[in-house]
Amino acid sequence: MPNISDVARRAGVSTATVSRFLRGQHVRAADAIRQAVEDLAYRPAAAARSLRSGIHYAIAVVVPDVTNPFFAGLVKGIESVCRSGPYNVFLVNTDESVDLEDSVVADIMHRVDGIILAPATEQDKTPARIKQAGIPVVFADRELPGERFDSVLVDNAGGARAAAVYLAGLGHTRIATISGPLNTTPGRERHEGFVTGAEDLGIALPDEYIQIADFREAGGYQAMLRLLALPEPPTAVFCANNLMTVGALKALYSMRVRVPQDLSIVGFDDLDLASLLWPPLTVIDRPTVEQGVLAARLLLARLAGHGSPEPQRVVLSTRLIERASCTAPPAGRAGQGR
Amino acid sequence: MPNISDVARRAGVSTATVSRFLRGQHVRAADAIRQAVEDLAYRPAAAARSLRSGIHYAIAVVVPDVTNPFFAGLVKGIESVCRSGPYNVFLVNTDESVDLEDSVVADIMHRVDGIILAPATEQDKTPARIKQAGIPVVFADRELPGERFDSVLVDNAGGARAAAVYLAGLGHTRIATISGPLNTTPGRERHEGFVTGAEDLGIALPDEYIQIADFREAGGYQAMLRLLALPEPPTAVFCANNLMTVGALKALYSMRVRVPQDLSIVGFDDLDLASLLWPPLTVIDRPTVEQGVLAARLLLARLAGHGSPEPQRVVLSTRLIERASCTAPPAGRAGQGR
DNA sequence: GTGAAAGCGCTAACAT
DNA sequence: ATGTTAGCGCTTTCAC
Repeated sequence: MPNISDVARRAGVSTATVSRFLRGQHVRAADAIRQAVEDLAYRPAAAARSLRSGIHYAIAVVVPDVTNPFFAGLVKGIESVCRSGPYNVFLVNTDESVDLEDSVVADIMHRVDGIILAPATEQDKTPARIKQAGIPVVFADRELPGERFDSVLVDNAGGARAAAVYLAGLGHTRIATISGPLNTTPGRERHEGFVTGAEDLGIALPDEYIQIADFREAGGYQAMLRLLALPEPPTAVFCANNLMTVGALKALYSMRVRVPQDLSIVGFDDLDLASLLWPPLTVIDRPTVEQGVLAARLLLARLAGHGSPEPQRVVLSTRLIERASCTAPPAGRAGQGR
Repeated sequence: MPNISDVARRAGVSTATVSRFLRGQHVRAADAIRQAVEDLAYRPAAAARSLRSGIHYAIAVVVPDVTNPFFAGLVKGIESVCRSGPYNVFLVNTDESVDLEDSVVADIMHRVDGIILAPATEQDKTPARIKQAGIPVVFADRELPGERFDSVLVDNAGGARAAAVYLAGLGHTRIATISGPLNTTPGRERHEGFVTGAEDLGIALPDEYIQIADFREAGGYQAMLRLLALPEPPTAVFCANNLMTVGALKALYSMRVRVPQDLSIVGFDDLDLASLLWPPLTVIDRPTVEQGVLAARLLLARLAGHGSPEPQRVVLSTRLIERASCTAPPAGRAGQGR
């Protein structure tokens, strides 16, 4: 592997001149250097450059689950913005584990110039870490109480409330929720939005209609099974994220429960295949790619020093996509829950 | 940010001793050093370490499309293996672009110790790059002609052939394929496997039944539309990957074509939601997570110097999962294609 | 606009 | 088992 001295020698200049040329400054021997770089297939050693300058030309995107289509969309948005800039984008998966997130972030902190983070939980020690390292961070989708950081969020509470209103409007009173972990921003906000939304309409959710799961498919599956095993099962269920919705649908399918005749279901987060399912799934949708775009812009602005001093907090709104997984409660059961 | 000298001073030892301690060697002042590290919240600067030792403690996984559930599974397998080791896993997306892949790989080559690569095409200059850098690479899913590398593949041809046999066995003769790019390993192998599989059964695919798309959802959608617009549309279609299958299904749905009554469809690659679709989708499945596990093991073995000198080439087999998207051709049309 | 030289933080010889 | 020292490849004063 050639180094900068090899290039300098071949081009008949000093290493300083080569370095300047590489950084885009105007130098007399530009052509000769370009030629030497090409002949030797020279690429600057990233480690040496970082060590000396403190700049890594890379950012990290840390997400709990790359498998989740929502994060895939987020990443897509981030990359579309970063593609044109000088920053490499590294994706890091934490598998919804706080410990893994912590150790992984501690490691990459020294390898990147900024981080876009969707933290595993709200009891996260990670941000303290990052703050100490002094590199900019943008929170995506999830937020931390207390500390103020740049963040791009969605109106979780509003979206969940809309789901409650919609279900109530259809005539349901026996409404259940399969919520995410209450120590995550989306888990807590969607849960509260849905429950208070229902309460405001005079519908109280009994304890057994409140299932707290883990944002994963298996969790949604189990939760739905528990709901179905109840002496008086609900007539409508809200699932707080896409993966749990899939799990719930599988449970329904395996128990031969018909949707929406026997049970109505609304999910938070659209699914690419939602329209192809039977029945087509009614969901609360949000702009995932745009969320990534905005997060990336925020981070890039910080890195460029353009950012305003105070943390920015962007909240995107959701919308209900009505398809066919909800209808009025079954005749024999309507209103029975009151 | 504290450095190793700060720690050494505080613990009353030399930097060399601290360095040894950090690398796990037995030192007398272990307790004092541990304490100093903790007090200062010291973390070694990755750049300095890499520069000096040439080791990055990181590997990169380069894939064409993180959005594709197949790659998500692959990544899951890779991470499960690497979790316990000293290597960070960075995921890099190339958006199915050769140019992007090339520039991205050129960049990360100097930041990681090894690469697991699913190359965008077979005309790739990337491997030459990597070879020059001298770091180990394992090919996943896709392969390059000529050069021999470690690789973990699936029996694309066999799987596609099985699809042809299955469709023919149902009585179809007007069989079409929506294939992927023929300059990618899976694109070419699945295409040839399907076409020759059909030929061996005495069924020739007319040109207009051969649609070459791009492994993306939109491509599958367009291809299916073209097929449906034919004067004599096929009675059965094979889709060479999951994303194109989704696109094709959407096209069918929008044109009100009933599956499988009007048209049978088999996809390559299972979909998490395949069983929930209407009708449940029949597919050629393959072990995606296992593919990642094996690729990671191969790479780790190379990094540890354990690998056998010759490149390993692992080929996993596929299996047909029969659900309900295929049936015999419509009565009025059967055999008409001959 | 250019070159000489120092030094980023760490690890690996080498010596003890 | 430990300390001393050189130097990885680059960028950045500083002097010209």
